[in-house]
Amino acid sequence: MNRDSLSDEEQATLRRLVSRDRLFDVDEDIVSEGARPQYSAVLLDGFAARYKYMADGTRQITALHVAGDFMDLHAFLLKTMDHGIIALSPCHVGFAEHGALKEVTETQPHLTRLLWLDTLIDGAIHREWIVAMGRRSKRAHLAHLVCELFYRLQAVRKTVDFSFHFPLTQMELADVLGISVVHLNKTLQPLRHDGLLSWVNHTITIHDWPRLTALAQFDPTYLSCTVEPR
Amino acid sequence: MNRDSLSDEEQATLRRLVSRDRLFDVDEDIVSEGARPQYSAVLLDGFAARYKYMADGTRQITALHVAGDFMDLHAFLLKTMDHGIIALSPCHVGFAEHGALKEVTETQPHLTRLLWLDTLIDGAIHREWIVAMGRRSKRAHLAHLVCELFYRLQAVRKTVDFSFHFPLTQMELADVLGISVVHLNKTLQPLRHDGLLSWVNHTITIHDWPRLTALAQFDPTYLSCTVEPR
DNA sequence: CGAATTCTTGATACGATTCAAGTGGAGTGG
DNA sequence: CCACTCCACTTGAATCGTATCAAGAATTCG
Repeated sequence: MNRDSLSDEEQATLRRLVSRDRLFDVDEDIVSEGARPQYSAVLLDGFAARYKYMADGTRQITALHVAGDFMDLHAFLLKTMDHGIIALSPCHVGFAEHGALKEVTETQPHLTRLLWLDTLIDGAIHREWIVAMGRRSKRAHLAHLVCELFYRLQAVRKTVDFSFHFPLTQMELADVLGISVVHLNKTLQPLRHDGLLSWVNHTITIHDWPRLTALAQFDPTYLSCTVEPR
Repeated sequence: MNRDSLSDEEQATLRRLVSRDRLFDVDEDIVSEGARPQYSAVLLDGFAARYKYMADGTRQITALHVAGDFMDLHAFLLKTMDHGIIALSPCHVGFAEHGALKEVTETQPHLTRLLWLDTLIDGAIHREWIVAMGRRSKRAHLAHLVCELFYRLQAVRKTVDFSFHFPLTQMELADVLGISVVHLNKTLQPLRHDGLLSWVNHTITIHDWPRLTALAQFDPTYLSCTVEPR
């Protein structure tokens, strides 16, 4: 939440909004598909994913969340979860009551716009993923995702130089790209062999940012990282 | 905008919000990529699409809009358009000044939540498209899109029995699904031959709704068509 | 009516899935 | 500490899906 300047007062309000918190284990559901939660979940630390299962048991991950993401602010107005949220690493999650959120929308327009903005950025990321799935090669799609994650993690100070912790398995990453594990692996190899990145020990290190962004045609505009008055 | 009950007063406010309107020809840009508009566009009538071009000239359509859709409410808070919006048919478009929108967020919380909800539904549709692109067969993806459009058009009374006007070319539809025109055509044929639907004269008619929804695994929950208190 | 799109179909080449088998590392219990 | 198991990763081969190229038919538009 560093896309706009917040008064101390507003920051305090945000913190007060999160009235409960809990730790989740890997693979634990943070919110289940079909649920009608009374609170919205903020990811305080860890990696989580939104996903949907198909009738044949395959899964598509529709979003990845990192520390600082308000994961299901959506449920505040959408009421019924049309997808689930799962912990991809041990996760520290905070919860904000929908009643408290409603209170904010009644009394704090500036903060409301900021929360709204947060969901809009989610939407922008979704659109970029659609583009990647439809019109990028699998290699470029993978490169693009790495660029995006690096950018987002850097914003919350979860990077060290050009590397970051990345707890997903290749199977989970395949579910993000919408391809099979086997093909994901074969897509990944050239990126390693060409020296664009390495991925060992649950850590991704980018070795050639210029070539990686060029391959991915990465343009960070959609992440709205510049501060603008709302 | 029929997902919540609106007071007469609020309906009037909404109408007053749209201070200008304009007609657009087919293929005309309603909003251009990279623009920083001072107003948001509502589609009063017609079909429009959000799109993004790749460096190699291919295009991905990330959203389809029908009458009643608030197309780029996003720009109100996102400021810079990371994609363009094009008219796929002659379009009647209304414009709401960002200043007036800000005014609404300052004074009318209930209306604000309704506008926010509108963008959240957009996001839910995006997620469903990601699932369709990643884990559905192309045939199921196409079927799913037809189901979705039928549902959305029915909500704004643009259907007649099981048919609706559909002005897109096959090339444009291919850009929605992220496949080539040739393949779209070959994907379409079985749906016709199996008697699920017909598509002639810019009109799609669904002949077998049960089998079409079954093929698509269509579950309309994500469209949030039920009225809920906000 | 003619010209230009759009749609349709076939052939070929490349991309991606599936099935199958093997490697390697982390954790467990004797 | 070692053998064992489990799981994630890697690789190869066969099969199926999708793109590209090309050409002809149908439709729309001026």
